[in-house]
Amino acid sequence: MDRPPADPYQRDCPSRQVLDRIGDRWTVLVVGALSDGPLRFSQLAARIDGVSQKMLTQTLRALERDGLVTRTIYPQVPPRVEYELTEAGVTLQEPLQALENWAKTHMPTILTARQQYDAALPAVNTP
Amino acid sequence: MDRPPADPYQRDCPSRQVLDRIGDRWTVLVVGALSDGPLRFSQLAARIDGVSQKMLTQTLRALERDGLVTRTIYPQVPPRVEYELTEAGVTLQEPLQALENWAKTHMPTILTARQQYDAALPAVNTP
DNA sequence: CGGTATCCCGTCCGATACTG
DNA sequence: CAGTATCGGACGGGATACCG
Repeated sequence: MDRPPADPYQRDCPSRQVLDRIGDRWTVLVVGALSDGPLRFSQLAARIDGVSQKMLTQTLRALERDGLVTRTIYPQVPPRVEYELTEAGVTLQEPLQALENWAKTHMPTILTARQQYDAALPAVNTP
Repeated sequence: MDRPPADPYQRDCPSRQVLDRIGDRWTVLVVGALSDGPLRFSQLAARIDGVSQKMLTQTLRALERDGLVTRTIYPQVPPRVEYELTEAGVTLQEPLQALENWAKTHMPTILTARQQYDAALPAVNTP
């Protein structure tokens, strides 16, 4: 194989860019929300609590650009736009699901660890 | 079970915080770098290309706070500090590995999709 | 060696207003 | 309904300097 090794530990490795995409807050949630089937823009917005219209649009555009989501416009009045995971998007959904499950499973442990860590700190800001 | 459902789609769900931690650029890489065994601070810095001292410290502190990494100081001159994944940290390493593999596998496809998407755009900034 | 403290700039992102 | 455009505050994160 003559392709350069995909080593994310190197600054300029393209897989860094991929990880950066995953890195943003909303990508994981959007992909998760679409895992049950296509949804309209407004349905996504309703399902994902706290996302702004701007961020939802931005995230969806990025996913579309990466070929992970398709955007279908139904020429009606009022317009209807549906988003759906592509084949590649579905494959992403699997590792993300694993991550989400890990988060759900270990969340209590982590929260406890945080409290202990914070409790052991010198009491700053307590005059 | 009387614990509230861990639904990341709700704004105030604690698992959002967990996903946010994963979300930062360096956590994934640090955990990956530690998967082969404990490393010193300088070794981590050398291994992860592009990370600043500040960010490495910050990431390690966050991981330590969450109980995913232990920090061991060997009282010597000059000092030596080693970081190692905890049991919980090792369990995280697994889903992250899956994500990293996904990134490596689908990176070429994504890069191609991006080029096509960008090429299809109206030529902005070309007066 | 392994940090902490400070400065400072870029970007993220929410709020708001407007359009097809 | 599903966006785009613009503004502005918050914050991430790099560079630098200094400490135990």
